[in-house]
Amino acid sequence: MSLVREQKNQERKDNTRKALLSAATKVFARQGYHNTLISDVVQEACVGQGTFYRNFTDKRAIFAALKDEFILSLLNEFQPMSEHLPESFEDYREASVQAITKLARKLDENKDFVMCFFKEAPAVDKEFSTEVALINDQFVKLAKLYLDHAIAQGFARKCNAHVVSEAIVGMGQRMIMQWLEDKIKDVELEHLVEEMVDFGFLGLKL
Amino acid sequence: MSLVREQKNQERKDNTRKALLSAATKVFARQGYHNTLISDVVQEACVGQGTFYRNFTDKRAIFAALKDEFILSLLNEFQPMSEHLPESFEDYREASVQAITKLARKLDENKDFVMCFFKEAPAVDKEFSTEVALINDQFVKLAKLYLDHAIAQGFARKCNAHVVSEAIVGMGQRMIMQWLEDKIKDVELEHLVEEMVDFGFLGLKL
Amino acid sequence: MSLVREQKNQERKDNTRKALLSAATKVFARQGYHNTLISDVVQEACVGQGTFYRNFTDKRAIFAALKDEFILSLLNEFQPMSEHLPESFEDYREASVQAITKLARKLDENKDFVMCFFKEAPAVDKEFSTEVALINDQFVKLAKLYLDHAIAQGFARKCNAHVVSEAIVGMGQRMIMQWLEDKIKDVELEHLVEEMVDFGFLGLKL
Amino acid sequence: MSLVREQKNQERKDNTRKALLSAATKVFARQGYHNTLISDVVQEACVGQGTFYRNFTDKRAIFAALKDEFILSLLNEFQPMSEHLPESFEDYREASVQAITKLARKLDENKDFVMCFFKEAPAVDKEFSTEVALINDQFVKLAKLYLDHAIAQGFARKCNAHVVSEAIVGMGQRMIMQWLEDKIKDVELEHLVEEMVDFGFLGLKL
DNA sequence: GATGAATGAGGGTTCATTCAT
DNA sequence: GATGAATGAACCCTCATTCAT
Repeated sequence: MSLVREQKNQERKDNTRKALLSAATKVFARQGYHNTLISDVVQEACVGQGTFYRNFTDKRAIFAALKDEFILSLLNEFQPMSEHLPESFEDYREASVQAITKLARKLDENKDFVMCFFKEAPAVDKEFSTEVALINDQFVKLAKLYLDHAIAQGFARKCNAHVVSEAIVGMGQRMIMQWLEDKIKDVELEHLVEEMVDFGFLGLKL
Repeated sequence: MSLVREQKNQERKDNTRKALLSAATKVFARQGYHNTLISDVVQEACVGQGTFYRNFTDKRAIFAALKDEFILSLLNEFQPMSEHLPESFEDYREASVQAITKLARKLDENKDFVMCFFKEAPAVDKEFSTEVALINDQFVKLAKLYLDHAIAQGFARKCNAHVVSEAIVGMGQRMIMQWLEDKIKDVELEHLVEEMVDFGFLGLKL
Repeated sequence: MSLVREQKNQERKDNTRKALLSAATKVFARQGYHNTLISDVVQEACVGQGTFYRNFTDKRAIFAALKDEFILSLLNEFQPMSEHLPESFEDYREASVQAITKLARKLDENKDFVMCFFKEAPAVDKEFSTEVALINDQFVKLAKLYLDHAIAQGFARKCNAHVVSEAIVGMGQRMIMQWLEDKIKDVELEHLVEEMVDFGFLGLKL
Repeated sequence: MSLVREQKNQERKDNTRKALLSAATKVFARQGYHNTLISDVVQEACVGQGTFYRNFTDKRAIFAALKDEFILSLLNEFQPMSEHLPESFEDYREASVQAITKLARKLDENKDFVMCFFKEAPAVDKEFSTEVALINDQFVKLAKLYLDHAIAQGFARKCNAHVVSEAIVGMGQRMIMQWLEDKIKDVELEHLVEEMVDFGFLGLKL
């Protein structure tokens, strides 16, 4: 077969796959993973039922594909952060604000999928559940890297860095989720993050 | 029918119901809500398939019953806390440690169900999802009550109490979950909670 | 549960199973194995679709059950034959006529299933194919037992007993099948078998 | 279009058709008719899915084409036999050995298809089933022609020629099948056929 | 009230067939 | 003419729910 032909075919196939992925995102967000039928997805994608099975083995597979795509883009963005460590308390605070704000904005881009994913993924099966935990662990690791450095450099209070990192991630996670769900109104993201970071850096002490 | 007879019948029925609830807890914990069949539950409870439907309308209903039972016992324990507010920074810190430790221990009693519940409930349906949010909001409210009081009394730093309360609950939630899942090893619960509370009260500042 | 109750239940279940087996026989005979849907069988049996799956895992399983039943009854009848060996040429001839006639009559009882079975079984899968071969081999074995004995006793021509036994079974098989299919008209079974046995004993020689 | 062009096209089409037929033979032999998908055939033939439908209407059609080809070549070879009838008992015996050996060798050439065909064809549908019967009937007819002649000429025992011809074909059929399946080891085809023919001519009588 | 066999609607999946390229 | 992606009818199978005992 001609190369051009082959290329066109591949393109058509890719488009179909993309249509399915995008449709699935929409439907999962609307109805939740467990309440979504394959027929809902293909209807949304305007393709035949069989077309779904040419591209994915089952519902779990398309959810996994969306997850992989999401995780990849997330790690791409936050992996590099570990390269530049802050050099002072102010730096540290600023970097924290930046990172959390960036993360929130990033998640906001895929808001629908993100919210669906964190709600549904733990309930899909053990494997998925684990994977969600791993993502969080990545962020705990990153937080701990910064914190260890800050303690070593002497501009952060000595503490159990692991425990505190877990706490930081828990704080951030709930904050962002509440914000994504519009539960925290009347507050700009920037301000919200600053409040939170201030709490983390200063505590409740006078 | 004689009263004695009627009483015996009622008793038998209650026992069946309890057997089903306890079986459901076990099976939900083992397999997750969505991956559990009615037939799994009745098998575990050693009763007939039809017996399930004499006691609950469907799977959702038995999960809801478990949830109600759980929430009730939780609120019973933590509702009264709002009656005694701390009078000093030290009091506040101590009360926080006590409350979080107590909560962790309480949740640990029903560990299996608790972990299953927080994983699965958000994925069951909108209503359940909301109810999980409400529980958390109860704790946010409680945290805010204390915090508002502390700020008003002048022994806590002025801050956006709502935002900080959310952060506190996020911290606590992740901490306890990690502990329940045995992800945090080598640290006694008391110590763990103290580390976390210290972080909350002192921040990272030197 | 009471024993009586348990017994009644079992009886009901057995009846359902029997209804399915009998329906399957009818439908397989009418439409052939490969052209039969589960829905055809349950319709013929007047039971729900799900009932089929409570009793058999799939179409192959019910065909296998019919086969097992059939083979069992067949072997029960012909196994004992190996105990009384003929003592003379006449005995041998007479026993052969008896055995083949009996076999034909036996197969005629389940005519529909038998014809379907020998047509379809080899095409179901390797395992079934093998099993059909094994049945034939049983008869080859029996024929050889008689023949070996007759040669040893000196009232049959010396020959390659294995090859000849195969030939005998081939002969008998086609004969009976043609008769079951009413392809051989105007000839009584007894006469038919005698003609065939004469051929086997006397050959074509003058 | 030029004639040359047209010819080339026709040639290409023929090659494709041949490739499909040969692929189908292979796949049918390997997996059986019912267990073969169109996609298996086109994959084996290394052509596109649509190409199959330009050459055959469906799976049955390609199986029928193979069958027609096979039957044609078979009849071509055995039709002429009816022209030279044996003139003596010895001739008759010799001709029988020759014919059966030749048939076995012929079938051995297409061993895979032959075995598949006789196993699967009866299970395809009524029409196919009938056609298999017809082939056998051809051989019965041929056998009867010879036998009638031999009886008329007085060098064969008087018998029911139809019944005996059926018996002969049954014998031969099983024999050849067993041989093709390598179930009869340690015996040369020639010897095997001679044993069988001896049995047919001499019987078991001393 | 308890039972568990029976039910059948509903969803998953396959694969022969079509058709735009 | 050849291609292979797309199609959807058709069938399999599960499992929540019913109901006769």
